[in-house]
Amino acid sequence: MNTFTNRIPTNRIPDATVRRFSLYLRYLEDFGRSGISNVASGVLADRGGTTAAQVRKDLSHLGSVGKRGLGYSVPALTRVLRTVLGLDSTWRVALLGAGRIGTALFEYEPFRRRGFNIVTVIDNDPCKVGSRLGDVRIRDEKGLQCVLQEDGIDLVIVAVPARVAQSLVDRVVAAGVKAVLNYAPVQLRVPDDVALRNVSMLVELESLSHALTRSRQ
Amino acid sequence: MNTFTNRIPTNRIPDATVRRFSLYLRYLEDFGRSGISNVASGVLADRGGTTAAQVRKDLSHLGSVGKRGLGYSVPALTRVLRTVLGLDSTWRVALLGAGRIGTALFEYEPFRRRGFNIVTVIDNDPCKVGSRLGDVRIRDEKGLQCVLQEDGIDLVIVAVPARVAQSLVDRVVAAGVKAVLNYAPVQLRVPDDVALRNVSMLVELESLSHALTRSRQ
DNA sequence: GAGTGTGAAGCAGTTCACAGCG
DNA sequence: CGCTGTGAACTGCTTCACACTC
Repeated sequence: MNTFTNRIPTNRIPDATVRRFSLYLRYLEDFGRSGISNVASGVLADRGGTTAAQVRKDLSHLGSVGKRGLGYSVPALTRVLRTVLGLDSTWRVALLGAGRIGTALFEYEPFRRRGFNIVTVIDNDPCKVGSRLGDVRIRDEKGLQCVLQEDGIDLVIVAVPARVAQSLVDRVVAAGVKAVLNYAPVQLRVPDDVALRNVSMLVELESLSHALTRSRQ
Repeated sequence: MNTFTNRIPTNRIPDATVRRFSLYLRYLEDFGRSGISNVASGVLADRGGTTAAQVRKDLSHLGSVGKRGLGYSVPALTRVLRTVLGLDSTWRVALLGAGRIGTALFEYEPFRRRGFNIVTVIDNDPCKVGSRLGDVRIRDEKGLQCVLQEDGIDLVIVAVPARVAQSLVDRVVAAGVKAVLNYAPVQLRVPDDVALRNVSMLVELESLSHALTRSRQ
């Protein structure tokens, strides 16, 4: 009988906490590889640039998953975090846009290692259609909705120019896809029941540039 | 207790606000190109997926920059945001790591267009050293500190494997660089006076996967 | 009238501090 | 004794509501 069979709570977990879960999982996998079997909140905190109290509060969302006086079991916590993050199964991912960013994302190994399999690639450049990215044939955007449904796509990564992104994502939503990761430099709009993350490479860089400017004067 | 300090207005701008400034600036530039000369908070809010009150509160950090009954002057606000974000001058950027991510970042046009010029590229793969990325010669990591100083680097982008990232960034800090954008999958540690943003491509994807899992049950 | 600027209220995430358990 | 789990205090961002101004 597993000690960590506690309910995985139905309560909503704060977004900031979920993001830290990703980091904790990464560290736990490292610890696991090093043969470390227990880890205290302070150790995870040091590694993740946060505080021990923060780690404990975060993990308390998972129920009582640690042992007082001992810390957290590395394999058990790894398992719980993988489950909560939805990494127990694999996800079928479509990549829209096989340009520079799209290609780099396609080739990014950690995605695949985590179970995000890019099984569909769409690009409307006639020179690219028909050629291959890895072992996936690039298709054009005709019949996008049918393709997404036939391929059983769970999640779409948008890496197309800004001006075409919204109309494309509307069709993605119409096809019933419930998760979109957007790298195009626009804030996409989707219905409430679709999860969306807008990633902007410029925002981070510009916030650094702001910080540099502040400290200069 | 010093009463004088209480009266100094804290001109620190919240991080969340600075990040939205980047987005507002992008929209303002679009509006400018469309020949729109005034824009109300509600219009910016619609475009950015936020609320009118949020936009006004954000912009109030810049002083009184709008006109009641009219909105904000597109060219004037564009100018102010560019200044606050430190985009009036150009920045000299070094890229550490010329792998897939590094190359994609190097070739990402918007960086250059915003004044982030990658003038130095470092990679320790002997096959790459000496070859070119665009018009920049790839150098090895020997004498990194001197190179960063000679090239007058303001900001470093880290795109190397996780295991070498921290030791490399320690040398970057020692060279006096005050801003680091990290794409390596570790949380880097730097002194308080160095601005750091850790960007993790997996965190976004995993938070989507969490959302998918939530909504499934 | 239309739309900004801003105190005040509300809310969410973080930190504290300590009781409780192994 | 060490370290978790957690209410309570705190901090800081967001939303509200309305006085104010063009």
